Amino acid sequence: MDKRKNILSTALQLFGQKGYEATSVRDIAAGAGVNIAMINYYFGSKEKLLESVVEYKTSGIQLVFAELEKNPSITQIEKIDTIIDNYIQRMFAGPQFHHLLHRELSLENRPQMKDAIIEILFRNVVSIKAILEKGIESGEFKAVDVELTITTLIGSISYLLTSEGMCRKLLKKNKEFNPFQNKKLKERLSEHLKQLMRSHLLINHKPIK
Amino acid sequence: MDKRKNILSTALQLFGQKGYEATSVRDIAAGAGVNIAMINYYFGSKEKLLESVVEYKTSGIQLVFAELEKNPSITQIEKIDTIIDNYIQRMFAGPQFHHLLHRELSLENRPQMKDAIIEILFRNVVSIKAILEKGIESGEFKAVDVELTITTLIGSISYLLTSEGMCRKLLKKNKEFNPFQNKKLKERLSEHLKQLMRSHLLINHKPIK
DNA sequence: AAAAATTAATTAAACGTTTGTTTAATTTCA
DNA sequence: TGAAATTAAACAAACGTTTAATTAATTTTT
Repeated sequence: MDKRKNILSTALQLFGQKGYEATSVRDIAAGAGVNIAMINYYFGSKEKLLESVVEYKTSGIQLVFAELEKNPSITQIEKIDTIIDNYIQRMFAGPQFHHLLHRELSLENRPQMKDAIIEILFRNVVSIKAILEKGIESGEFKAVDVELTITTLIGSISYLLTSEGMCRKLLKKNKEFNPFQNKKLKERLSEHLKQLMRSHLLINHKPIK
Repeated sequence: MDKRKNILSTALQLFGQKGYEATSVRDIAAGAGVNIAMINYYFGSKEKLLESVVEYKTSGIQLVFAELEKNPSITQIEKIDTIIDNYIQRMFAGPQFHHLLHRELSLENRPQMKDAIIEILFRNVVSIKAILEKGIESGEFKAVDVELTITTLIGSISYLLTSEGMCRKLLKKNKEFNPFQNKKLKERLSEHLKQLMRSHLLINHKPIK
């Protein structure tokens, strides 16, 4: 059962780097150190392997925000802080998977897979939305555009992850700089988004200057 | 010379919808109504066709911000407003091309194409950066994180364009709603980003409530 | 202006590779 | 002994590309 995981993680790596279509089952087999036939033996087909990869990476997570949402002992802006850090942590930890998901979303092949991914990503949206709406209702937040605020939050992180090269160029870093494994960049992004959300959301916000 | 353009626009459409690898030259030929051999006759190869598509769509633009940047008669926040509207207009006008560019950026095939795209996208970044820095220096703006503010700006628009389905689900719209051709959504996004940037950037900002 | 010569555009067919998948035989392990 | 795992080989289909022949358009010559 070890070879199964080998195949899954190799497939994730290659699908993320080169895309689904540009990755051959022979590439995956070679990378995982197994015979080509083993992939169809275990997963049935290349497409089902893709589905298995997505399922493998998404099962068992996503319940992080559920309890946070209902916690009455912290303010809504503090919940937003937590969500920002959690999001950054997760997305930076697996940029390949992030690429894979968003590529499938932007493609018009495999519509059922697209729907499944939307469902997965939307779980987070629901939680954030509830927090924002609660904050607005209680008077802690301004009456902002909830949906587009979520878009800004996720979009900011997402865009930074799009391309290592673009990220390096934007931040004026050299070739040795790996954006996706850099702790300082994550902290910097966290700080930026927290500041941004405070200015954007809080009614009584005194900028530090 | 009319068939050349037919091929180019069909290729753009299909590359954008299905991705480069999943689009066959036969698909393109059929869509453009030409013989398969014409593609290699005109462009040399499938990969050179891709390069031609990118060149075709990017030549002759990109100088919009250059004059804006130096205009001394309007404030920096007004320049940001203009940039927001211009960006939204351009990206919503050609979501397929946007998909194509960002997919190439996230892939590790064709590195030279990746560098070319980074170069193209970076021209806008430079202009926005200059405006932000000028605003900070003059005291109109707070001392925000310039690079990440740009990321937020572009990322917000970009993320909304990722998937029609996700966009519809987020905004609770029905199947007939086409996010990319909806005027009200563009105005709503414009309003959101302008508000966001005012809260984020302006030193003396009085929220409307 | 008509005919001939030359270049460009267009086609159907075939090229060699690579693709995902399957088969049938063999090895491994309980 | 029997089921599961693993293998090398072969499968048809699809891929990007090329060829060689033909038609269309343009230029040159008469």
